[in-house]
Amino acid sequence: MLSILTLTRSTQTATYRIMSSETEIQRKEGYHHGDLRAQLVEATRRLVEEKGPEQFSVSEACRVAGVSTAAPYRHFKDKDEMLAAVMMAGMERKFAMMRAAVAECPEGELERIVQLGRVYIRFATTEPGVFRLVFGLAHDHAKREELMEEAPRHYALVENEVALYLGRDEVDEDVKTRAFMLWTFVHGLSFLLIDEKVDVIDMPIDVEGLLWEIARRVMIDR
Amino acid sequence: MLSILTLTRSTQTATYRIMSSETEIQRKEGYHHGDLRAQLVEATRRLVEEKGPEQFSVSEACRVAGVSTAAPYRHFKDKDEMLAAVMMAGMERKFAMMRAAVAECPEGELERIVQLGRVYIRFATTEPGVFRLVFGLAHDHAKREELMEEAPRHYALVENEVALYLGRDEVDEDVKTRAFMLWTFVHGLSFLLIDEKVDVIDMPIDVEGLLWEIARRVMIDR
DNA sequence: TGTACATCAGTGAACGCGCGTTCACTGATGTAC
DNA sequence: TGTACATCAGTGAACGCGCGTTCACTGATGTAC
Repeated sequence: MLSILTLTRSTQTATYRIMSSETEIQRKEGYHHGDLRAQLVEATRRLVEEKGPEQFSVSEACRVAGVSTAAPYRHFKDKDEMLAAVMMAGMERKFAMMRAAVAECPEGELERIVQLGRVYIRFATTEPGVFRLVFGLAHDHAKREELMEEAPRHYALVENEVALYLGRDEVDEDVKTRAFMLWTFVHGLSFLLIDEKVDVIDMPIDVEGLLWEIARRVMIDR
Repeated sequence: MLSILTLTRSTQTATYRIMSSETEIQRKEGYHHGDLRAQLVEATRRLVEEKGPEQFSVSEACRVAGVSTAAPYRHFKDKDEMLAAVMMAGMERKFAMMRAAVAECPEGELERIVQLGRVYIRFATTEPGVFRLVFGLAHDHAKREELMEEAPRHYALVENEVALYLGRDEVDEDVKTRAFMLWTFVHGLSFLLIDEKVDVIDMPIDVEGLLWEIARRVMIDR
């Protein structure tokens, strides 16, 4: 039944079906399909990955979801709200990864800090589009309150691990500085990797080795 | 005489004159004004700073320079070539800064390395638009040969300073790794600063202090 | 020094395009009785 | 259980916009004699 519907679609939308490589987006079959909001978010996420946040367009998301260009405005105020939904979902994904990563190692071990670095790099390299959206230039769509509240939770988790490793019972200036150095490092490494900058220098990048190297150098007492 | 010409311009282009805050762009006065290429490059640079590389448009550069939208195509193949010209000029500016910065300190001192970090951060924060163009995602306009040849020269300068500080007479694996850590750090710090990410965490950033802290931690023999 | 003419570096209008958003509409669904 | 009707969630056409690029053109300049 779905295949029959597909055959009757226009060539253009059919093309997008073929191109979409990941989760199949359930196209709508009548007026009410009940889950359009979720499908538009997924279409947005996918397009942000495929073409980058700057190239994302509402029209294309509609083509992917198989609805008219006016349909999204029943569920979102505007384009920015669609992107914000993708950002929020991405941040929640990352936060869950951080929690799980930390839980894998005993409290107070250096590997816990390395684990948080791994998550950052993994998030950046496995979904660079969403990573750019979240950690790139703050556009208007990034000014939404819910997003501004989420970010500090991630960072607090890092500071907490640093304090734990150093055996401090509070997040003092030293802890803050070290946490910030760690963030700066994984942030820079992430962008160098996804922006194809490492290709410029003639050197294979051992991400795993670098994460340990930096963790040690930042956490050591000079 | 220039003011008379200005008065006869359309309101739209006149607006741009007022908005442009830096170097005055000499507008053309007749068919041949002899320096349009340079003026278009300057207009491109300025717009990249004002609105960001992604928002730059050929049309707007023409408005700023006061020429028709077809004019640039006498001097550039396409839009990308205009951006590439701005990138190249930016890289040359940065390279000159690096050379000068290093020359300020005696050979083998740690401050030489700190100086190179300062230049990176200064380049990023004083001209974030061009910085993004050069160090952001490699678009097609970044694939130009001249640009690909310029980048390694910058990086070689860093590697050279690291080797010099460590007293090595060649750039070995250890030197390469340390240089890369330094790059990663200043790269990350640059983007955190210009992308307004540091606002998220409740912490004043002491860039100067961080540069020294990182230089010490990376250059120290653990 | 004056003139003919080739070349250079602009003009201005037009092109096709895809965009974000709005509009009046309509078919499907849920609810009250 | 059947019907009337309000509400919901879509449609499809249209809007105005700015974009990159091309085109035939034209005015200004440089050169040869």
